[in-house]
Amino acid sequence: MPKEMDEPKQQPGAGCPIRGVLDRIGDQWSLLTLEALEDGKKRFNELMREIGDISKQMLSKTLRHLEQDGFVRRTVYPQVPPRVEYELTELGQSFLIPMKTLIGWAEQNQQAIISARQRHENA
Amino acid sequence: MPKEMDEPKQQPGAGCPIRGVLDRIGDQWSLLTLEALEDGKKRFNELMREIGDISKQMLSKTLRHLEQDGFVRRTVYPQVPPRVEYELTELGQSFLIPMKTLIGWAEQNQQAIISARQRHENA
DNA sequence: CGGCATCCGTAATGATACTG
DNA sequence: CAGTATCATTACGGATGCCG
Repeated sequence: MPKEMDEPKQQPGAGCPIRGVLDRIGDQWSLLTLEALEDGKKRFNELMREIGDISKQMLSKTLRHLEQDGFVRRTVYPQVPPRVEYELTELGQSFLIPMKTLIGWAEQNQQAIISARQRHENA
Repeated sequence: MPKEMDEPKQQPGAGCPIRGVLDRIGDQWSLLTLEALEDGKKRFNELMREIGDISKQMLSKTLRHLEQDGFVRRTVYPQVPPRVEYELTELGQSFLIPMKTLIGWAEQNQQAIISARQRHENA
């Protein structure tokens, strides 16, 4: 990794826990994955199907990130056909709260956003 | 562009206003920019300085996106040294609410996340 | 079944120069 | 000051194949 220690500046990295968190949940799939895990344990391919248009690689990578950050717990069952289950940790579940707030806002305001976008398209 | 019309599936795109919104606010700079605009009108270079490590191009692009989505209003003063100011719209301000919730959570839990990350690094 | 490794095209991004 | 245009570099994302 090229940079892991960073920003000699204060504004960006120091006062902003947002960055560290955002970088993880801000990507294309983390939120969707967390949402998919909302209602309990899921297996890898279950998550694949549920999310629908995520690739193995991305799901894998996303899950590893989430696991690494303590949002998700990974359980491997030492069986012949491997069985791996993912579930939210306490941290992961607590994150659902602010996430819900965000989603709620998105639901309420998506129309306004779509309208604004169209206004600009035709402008 | 290869795909602009998409998802024959329902889960991902249909029931999820999250996607549309996330794609915009989920990027590296949108949240930071909105936060920088929280306390009122700002000029382009002011935002540059405040955010710190964003490039002209990225700030420009981010602002255009936010403007396009109706989060930000851009005002150009027809003066000799150009003066352009950015400010949050109603929509943009209303978005601060869920955003605050998210930031608050991030602040409270960043330590747990950092710990989890380190635990994995050394594992 | 789970998921890492590889290949490859696309898109994001930083740096810099240039314009009004 | 406020950007846009261009270029080079990298990161991302999907598809596929292989292995435990």
